[in-house]
Amino acid sequence: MKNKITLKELSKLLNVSVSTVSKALNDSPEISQKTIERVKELAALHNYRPNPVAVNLKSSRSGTIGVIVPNIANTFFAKVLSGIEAQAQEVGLQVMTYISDESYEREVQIVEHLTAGFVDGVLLSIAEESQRKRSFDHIYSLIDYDIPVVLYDRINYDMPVDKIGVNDAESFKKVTTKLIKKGVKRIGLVSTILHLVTGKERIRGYKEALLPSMEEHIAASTRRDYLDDCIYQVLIKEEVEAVLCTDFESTLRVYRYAYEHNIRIPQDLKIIGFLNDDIAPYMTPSLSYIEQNPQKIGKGAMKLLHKRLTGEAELNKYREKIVKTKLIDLESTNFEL
Amino acid sequence: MKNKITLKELSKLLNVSVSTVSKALNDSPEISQKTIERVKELAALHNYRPNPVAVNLKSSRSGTIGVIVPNIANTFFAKVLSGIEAQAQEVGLQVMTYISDESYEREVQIVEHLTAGFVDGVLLSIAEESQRKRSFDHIYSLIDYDIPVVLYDRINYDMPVDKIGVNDAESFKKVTTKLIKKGVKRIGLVSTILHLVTGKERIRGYKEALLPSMEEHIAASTRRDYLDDCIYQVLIKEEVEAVLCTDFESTLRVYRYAYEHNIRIPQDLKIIGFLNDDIAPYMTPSLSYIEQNPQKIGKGAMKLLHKRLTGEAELNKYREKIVKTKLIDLESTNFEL
DNA sequence: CTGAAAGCGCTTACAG
DNA sequence: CTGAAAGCGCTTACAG
Repeated sequence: MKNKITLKELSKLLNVSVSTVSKALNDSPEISQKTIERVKELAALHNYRPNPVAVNLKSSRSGTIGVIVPNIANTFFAKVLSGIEAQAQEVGLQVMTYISDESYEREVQIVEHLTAGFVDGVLLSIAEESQRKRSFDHIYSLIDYDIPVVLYDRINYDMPVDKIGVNDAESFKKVTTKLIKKGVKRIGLVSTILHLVTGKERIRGYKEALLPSMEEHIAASTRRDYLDDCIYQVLIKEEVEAVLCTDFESTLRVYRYAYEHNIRIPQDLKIIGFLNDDIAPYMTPSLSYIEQNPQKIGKGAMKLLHKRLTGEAELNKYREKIVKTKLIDLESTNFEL
Repeated sequence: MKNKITLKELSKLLNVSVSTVSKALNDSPEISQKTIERVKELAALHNYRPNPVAVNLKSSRSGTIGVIVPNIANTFFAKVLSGIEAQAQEVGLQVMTYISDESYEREVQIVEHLTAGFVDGVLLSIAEESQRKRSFDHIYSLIDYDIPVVLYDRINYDMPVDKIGVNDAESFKKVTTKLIKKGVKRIGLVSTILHLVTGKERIRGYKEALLPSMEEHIAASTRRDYLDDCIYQVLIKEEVEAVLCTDFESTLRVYRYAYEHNIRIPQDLKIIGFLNDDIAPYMTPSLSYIEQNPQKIGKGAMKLLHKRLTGEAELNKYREKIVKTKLIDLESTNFEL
């Protein structure tokens, strides 16, 4: 039952004024070396640490940033968060976590709350529903309140804020091209995130890579039951030889489908997904995937925000950082064979 | 570029004192209805919200709780966090997230930091390394500082704090018994978390359920390469007919092993795992699993802490809540056939 | 080199 | 019913 000691109490014990103690602890040149030592010694003895709330009130900063995560059960976002936390830790900032659960309404609530002054800056990945509705007014309200915002992963390109994402289009373009070079003629794509920027971009990359002679084979839906029909159409009717999956769910659906219909991977069907290294290598067969480096995205986002907060970043000029992906070739394609 | 309006500014505009404004906004009975209305109207007009930092300083509370997560990339913990966040939201508390990455040193750092007064209470799941070392002094230091602690999932039973977990032992005991009743003779267990309380408890449950005539078949290791040898021993040499997996990794390892060695699931080998509903049903074949309800654990943990903070909880008497698990029977056992 | 005073934005006992 | 004053725990310009 230690009682936290305050500056005032320290000053009494030392028979000096509160101001002297405060300055001494902050190594002010105004204070004699002797006093500084005396003060610091006693402070250490009592394990004094300034009350962060009081410090914040003076500085009119909260020392805290808010992170809005659309869906924390998605390992990608969990890892981004861990990158953010690690980097925040490095620069001495606290992280408050808010989960929008992909809901527009919840996202609005959170933003509304944040504008009351809980945080100095916000890291945001836009909820699915907000993207579908194209409702972004609440995000602009953060900007109105002069709260720096960094968008991560799900980026709205028009907003006057810093952004960090992945080269979605390019990575799907590359991998499609690779399949074509390997002689694959009918390449399909499956997606459950067609309304997200990231999904759209990935689809765009795929389309751009297809040769004029090739047809698009796209199975895309957010509805589970309907998606299976689409998959049937693409895998069975249109007989694709390879399929790109834009996300976790579509990958698992395709695997299931192949399993249930005795489609052999990779002999009958090659699969490439956007997944994380903690699942893809363990699937049966192991999945070839595009690695996104979520930790790096998190760290990068935090770095961008920190530069804003410290004033290092140029005003009215916003950075757009891209974290490069990498194709990991495993059993579901087996290119190297 | 809105400037946040303060009480003082409001009071000037209204030609009343700061105290009157404050009281009016808080519906003090000291203030006349007329004034209250006048004040509230202007406050609403200017979208006034009290500076949370200032309020905290007065109340000497931070309105914030700290959550320490051992590994956020583990969906279980991610979902626990989402339950915590949802419940905190409900009672108007902020959540600061810290990730220990299973490291003792990091956990000590975090706790040290938290004792400076950033939070009113702490939700903690103990890092793997701390458990292995049995080093818990840092946790007791939170208690010394009068910061209420609630342990979740990974529980140290001796500590004088509230706890919430899962009926680990019982659930493995039950499922083992069920296998025995179905006529399975040789039942094995695979684990990569034998040094965690949760792992130990699950193993205990398994052992307790085995009949005197039955042998234990345990493959347990944290080392990947070595684990495969153990799995070989149990699956091939000792020819178990069913295997319980205590965690995500061991489940995936066993699936991989079966896949690589043409062991058919469930015909040759039945598998039951501790996993989440976002993966187990999509595996090929789908995995029978013990559902832990992580959201509920998170909410429960937050509720316990909230009761401490509000003083509803009895002093020196600590609750130990258990969230019940449920066996979900899918293709990897196919009991119902 | 040290200290008294003001102030960050609130709340609340007390006086009128 | 309203307001002046003190105070939460700090920091910092200013005086001495």
